[in-house]
Amino acid sequence: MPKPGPRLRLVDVAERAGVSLATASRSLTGRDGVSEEVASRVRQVAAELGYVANPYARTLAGGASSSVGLVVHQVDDPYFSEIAGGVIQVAGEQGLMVQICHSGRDPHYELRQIRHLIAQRVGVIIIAGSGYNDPRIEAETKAELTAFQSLGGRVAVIGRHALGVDAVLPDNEAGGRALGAHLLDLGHRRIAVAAGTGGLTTVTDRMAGVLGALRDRGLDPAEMPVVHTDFTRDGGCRATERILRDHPDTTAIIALNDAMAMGVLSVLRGQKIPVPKRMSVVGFDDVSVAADLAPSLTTVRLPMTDLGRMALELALKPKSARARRRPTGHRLVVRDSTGPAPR
Amino acid sequence: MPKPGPRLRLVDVAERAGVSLATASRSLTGRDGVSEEVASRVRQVAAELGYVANPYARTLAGGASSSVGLVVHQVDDPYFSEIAGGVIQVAGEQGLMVQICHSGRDPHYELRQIRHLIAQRVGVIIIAGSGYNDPRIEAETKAELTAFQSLGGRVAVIGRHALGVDAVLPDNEAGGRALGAHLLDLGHRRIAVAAGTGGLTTVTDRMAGVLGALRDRGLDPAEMPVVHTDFTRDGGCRATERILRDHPDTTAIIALNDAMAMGVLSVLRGQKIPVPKRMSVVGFDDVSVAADLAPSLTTVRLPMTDLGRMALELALKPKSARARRRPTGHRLVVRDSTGPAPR
DNA sequence: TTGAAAGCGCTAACAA
DNA sequence: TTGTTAGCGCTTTCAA
Repeated sequence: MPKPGPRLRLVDVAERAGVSLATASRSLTGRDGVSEEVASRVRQVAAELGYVANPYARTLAGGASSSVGLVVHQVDDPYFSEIAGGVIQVAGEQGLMVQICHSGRDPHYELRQIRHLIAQRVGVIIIAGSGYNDPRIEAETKAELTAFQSLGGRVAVIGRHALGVDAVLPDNEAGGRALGAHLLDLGHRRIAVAAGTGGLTTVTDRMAGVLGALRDRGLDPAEMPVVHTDFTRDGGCRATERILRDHPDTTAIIALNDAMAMGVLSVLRGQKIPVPKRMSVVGFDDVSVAADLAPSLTTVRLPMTDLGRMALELALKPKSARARRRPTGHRLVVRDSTGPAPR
Repeated sequence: MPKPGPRLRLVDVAERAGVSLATASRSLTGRDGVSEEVASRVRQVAAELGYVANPYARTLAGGASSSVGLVVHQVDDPYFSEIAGGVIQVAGEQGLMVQICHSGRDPHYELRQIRHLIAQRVGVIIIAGSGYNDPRIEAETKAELTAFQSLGGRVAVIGRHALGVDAVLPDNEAGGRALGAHLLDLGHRRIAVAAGTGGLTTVTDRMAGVLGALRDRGLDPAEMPVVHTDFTRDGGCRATERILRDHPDTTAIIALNDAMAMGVLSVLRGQKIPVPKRMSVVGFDDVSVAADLAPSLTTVRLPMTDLGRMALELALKPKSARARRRPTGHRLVVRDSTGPAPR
């Protein structure tokens, strides 16, 4: 890897403005102890020269780290790319850089990435995406983040609750409940669930909502088939095949995210099973393509871009004594993939 | 923003290993001048202690910058998120961090982002996304990148040819030609184009291919309606409305990317115009949802993830005397959105 | 092959 | 309000 070249330094600016290094530094960092008159002259000179501080020197000297580490399961999954978009927007407004990395839905790999970000001395860490139902790994992650925070780092997470840090919490349970209620209202009684991997808390939470909806109507949740596969389009395909094979009389499939729902629709299309005439399908998230699928997908809308924005905004606020929680709303969006139960 | 906290330093490792700072540094950076015996002992100790070098200190001291700057138009556009996925994959394999930023399809803003990345002392810059048909801004960008390279920085671009740097070049023109030929083969003669903003070279190149296909058959390109709108889903909607209004006898619409094609399909669906029975539609890129649209989209497949991978791999190679060019193939993927011209 | 010491460009005590 | 100066943790001459 290349070396950085010689560039404009703060001394150059200071000299040109006829002040000391310290005064120049104070002027540009907006610290007080400088007369506004001098400060603005320095800023002026810096701007003219096109000076930009060397972040490495600045950080090393004990200044602020100006980068944000963002951990997503996979950036080319629309759910995460929309969140990333929100984070990058806010970062851009604040002049911060965003360092992005993948966790690949592997808790150990995720922990490694987090450690790497900390070693890289980012100032803020945002973790997007489901937590894991494994208390040991969550505890390890929590310990790492706590240590990071105690050294002055800031953390916010999206959709995880077990980490003891500021969190933006999409309403997974209520969303699941809304989905279940919607199908029950349409008269469906033989509903199957294409669920993601059992190890993900998002799956658990959404599932809890669905089960709650059944209980609300006095139905027995135990009778509902739940198929656990990957929390991806491909997982949706495989789950659907299993559902069609083992429970051929199913009239509605709940996919616990839109990616899975796309897999569900794809298999149904392949098997020429009409949606929603013979089978209703719902998803969760409302990624931007959900409206363009055929049939367009009934789903629960989560404001992903805002989730990303809120998370970074939360992390950038002065630290509070205890972890803040920002619940986010959800909205059932009824489209063409759901209809009355057949017969 | 927080300060970095006290952490393990190289001196600690050196002390623990019973060597000097210099030797420890040499051992860990793999530089020679150390006996293999000592070096491996130092590495061992570092590993035990979980030591990770402070990148700020390392870079400041004239070492290598280990981060990659990635500029995309918009990360929540599937085309770019897939490219980003590829870049992040390779970066992960090499232990590099990826700093991502948006250009928002604005050449001036893009240039600002590039300058910011350079100021941040990234070692590598990858620019994804169309160039601009404005020679002045391209020249400015080129100058900036050239200066960056002459200071040891590495650059690679995806889908831009005017920058004089290593480039991965998707076959836009041949892809456009394939699309045109496909529709002509199906008997379409009244074809309209939903093109992106005229200022983008990608639009120009794909358009050139389409026009070439017409000329190949001895048809007059001048007769084909071309509507320029934003290179997005929304632009596709607006273009379609204009096409339907001004050229109601059109039998096929070529959208110059899949995002626009999704807008096209959406408007046609809204107006109950059957696809492909009454109107054929094609896109370009083959983003992963293209196969899940209804009808599934005929398009030109570009290997986006590979584009991202190749770009970073190219940038990481030792610099060559002149700019390298890696053309990438394309493949027409015929799905359900195209059919014979009506009557 | 190893070590001592001089910076890299900046911030933050401390002094004036 | 301003300036002087001592580091931040590392790499890299230069000497040994």
